[in-house]
Amino acid sequence: MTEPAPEIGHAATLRVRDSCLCLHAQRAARALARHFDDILRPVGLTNGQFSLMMALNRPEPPVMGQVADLLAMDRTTLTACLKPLVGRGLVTASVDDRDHRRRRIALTRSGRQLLAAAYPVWQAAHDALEGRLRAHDPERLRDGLLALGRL
Amino acid sequence: MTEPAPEIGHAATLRVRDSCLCLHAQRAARALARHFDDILRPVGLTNGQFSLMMALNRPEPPVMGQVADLLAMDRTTLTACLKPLVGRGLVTASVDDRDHRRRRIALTRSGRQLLAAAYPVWQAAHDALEGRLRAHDPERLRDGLLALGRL
DNA sequence: GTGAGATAAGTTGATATCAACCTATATCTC
DNA sequence: GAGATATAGGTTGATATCAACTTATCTCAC
Repeated sequence: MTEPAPEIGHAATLRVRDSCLCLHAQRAARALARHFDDILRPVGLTNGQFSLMMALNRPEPPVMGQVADLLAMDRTTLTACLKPLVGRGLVTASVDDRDHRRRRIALTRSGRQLLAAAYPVWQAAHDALEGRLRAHDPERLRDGLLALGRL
Repeated sequence: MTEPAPEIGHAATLRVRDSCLCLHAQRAARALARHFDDILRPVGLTNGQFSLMMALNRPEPPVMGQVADLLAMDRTTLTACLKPLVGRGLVTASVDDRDHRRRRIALTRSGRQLLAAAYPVWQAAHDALEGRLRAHDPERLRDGLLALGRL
């Protein structure tokens, strides 16, 4: 009756490194974030700020919960991410008329203008990215990422 | 000669929301991080700490640059991530004998033991995850994520 | 062996991320 | 309508993330 070895071998390391979907997703997310941050830096937005502001660009300004769901982001993270955008006058958060618990998040005029400037920059970079990924079937990849985001 | 409209329509929003690989990758990364953080919480590690410590579990302790590359993580992020692990006595960082610019990052005995406890937990969760993703071809998904991480 | 350039890592400051806890408002039940 | 419950958000504290800048060390050319 020997106790199980209290340590694990290098083989386990290789298994995690090669197969862990979480690790691979974090890697991909970091690399893509850096890439789009670089692309969008001249415009003055990060990749996350761009996605967030895009989520706000709709006829009826969404409430926080909707946006957090759309971005698969914690509610409280959204609160924090809004702070710099509100500070720069790109976004406003105002209490909903019908339900005073809700906050309607809306782009300001200058937010919409900045987003309009960022959009073609994103478009060009994204087209280039898809081109480089042709061998990996971007459509399928998107589906897979979507499935992961639904967990 | 009209100026281009300074704002963009809702259609652009939908295009970004549906197609942006960066957004989809961030969504997936956040969801998976939360999931594995939950799974590993009883053990006392986050998903990132688990991956990081796994990367250290090898015959010759790696130097920081190697680990940062493996995780597709900024060098300075790695410095920050090591801090709590060193503080808990799970990891040590020591100057390399041959090249004094380098830091060898190694697991301590208790780090190896904690990792050994975390491994079967990860394994079970990862098997379950792959099962849920059968329809999305996890192998292919991993390849795609790997390609994204190489940008 | 000295100085120039390259390489490895740390520091600072800003933003992002989440859990745990808290407050305000709405809804439901009686 | 009063109290219980549910829902929407905010706050705090810890960790993660990176850019810009700095320090220490090494290597190479001479």
